[in-house]
Amino acid sequence: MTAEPVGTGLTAEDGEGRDRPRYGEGREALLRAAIRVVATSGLRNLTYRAVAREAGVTHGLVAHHFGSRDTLLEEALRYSLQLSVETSSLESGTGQIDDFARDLPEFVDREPDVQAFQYELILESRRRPELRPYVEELYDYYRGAARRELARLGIQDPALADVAYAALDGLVFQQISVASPENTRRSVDALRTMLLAARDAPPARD
Amino acid sequence: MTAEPVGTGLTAEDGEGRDRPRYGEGREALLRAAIRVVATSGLRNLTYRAVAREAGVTHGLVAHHFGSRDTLLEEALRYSLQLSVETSSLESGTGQIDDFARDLPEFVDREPDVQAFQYELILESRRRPELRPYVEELYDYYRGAARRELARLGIQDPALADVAYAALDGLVFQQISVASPENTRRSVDALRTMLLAARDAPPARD
DNA sequence: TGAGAATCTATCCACATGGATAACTTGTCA
DNA sequence: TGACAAGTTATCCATGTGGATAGATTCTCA
Repeated sequence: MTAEPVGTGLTAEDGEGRDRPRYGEGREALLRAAIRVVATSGLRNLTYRAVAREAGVTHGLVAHHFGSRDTLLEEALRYSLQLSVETSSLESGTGQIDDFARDLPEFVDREPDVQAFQYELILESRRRPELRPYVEELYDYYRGAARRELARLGIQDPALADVAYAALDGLVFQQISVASPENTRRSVDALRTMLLAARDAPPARD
Repeated sequence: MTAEPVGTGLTAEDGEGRDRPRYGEGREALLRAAIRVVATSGLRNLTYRAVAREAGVTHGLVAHHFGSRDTLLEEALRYSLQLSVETSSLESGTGQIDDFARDLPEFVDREPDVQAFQYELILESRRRPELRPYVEELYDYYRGAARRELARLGIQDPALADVAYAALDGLVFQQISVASPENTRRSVDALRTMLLAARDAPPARD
């Protein structure tokens, strides 16, 4: 009866005004709701009322759990960081070049909210110093994942891995805003070509 | 006397509460102020009052020139697009690989506001369809500039140019949030290496 | 069972906001 | 010069906001 298939609540399911979470689940519901609200309506519309509505609770609960809008945002960023690490979308671990970032276009297409939320918060961290440690942690994690994944392909140079990650970062940003998954796929193909060429190239030229 | 050295008003000069622009200059002052306010305080704080204060006028003038906050944002995006095209920071035109994106780190370091503003508005365009045409125009311009610049280096494949641009996009985003210009410089170096390797590589391998 | 703690709701308030309106100032040009 | 238009300011208002407070519900565990 009350057994709906429970996920992160961050995939497409777009109906608004969730049904009320069970006693004790309000806090996490609010964190997930905050990510959704920021992704779909922007930081400007991350209000006590909007996030409470999205979570299916009353807005007093936000104040109770987080005390302030700022703290909610900080906690939501930490939560999204945790989600990213669990998902680990950059590490296939197979050691096959064709698997590098293979599922990225589809992943971003299916779940753009967490990505959009993180981009929003990275920009926000420019003016909110207390967010910076989490943003740095986020980038360290992604960059590390890219380095490990590429090392398995015989690409040891961390500078190359950093560029590859920057390219993926840019591609994902473009995909959530204007570009198609197909476009991302094509570019990731080209990126693999470049990486292989750089790996196998003689030291220098030209 | 009233002859201050006039620039775009978008470089470091951070004092707030500009002195009142001359009669007839209010509109453009507001556009420049909007970019500065969004870059330094976020879309959330782009209010009639904040942008008017930054421009040195009263907030009624915003309503008079733009009618609504949404229109102001749209016009400011168009204005920033025009600034980007005039600056043309991606095309050195020299045909020397070492000049590719050579000044980018320093440029972004010196004038991060326009970049930050554009990233903010690209994200905003996800939920404001009327902004999309301008965002697409912006991306078309940047991508085209990268293609032309790389074609001069003998890299004709547009897919490679698109990846290169995505990498720059990601690097600039990282620089305005957490990374140093020096980090960008290192990565741009590595990007050039990859591009040359791809240009000179035999068709395929592995 | 029942009392204290945690979670949650209902309600209130001072304040900033977007926008409208009317008045005033500066420029234009016949 | 002077009258009309464009630019600009001053002021007002209804609405949504962040947050505080008080009370109700649900859980925990001795």
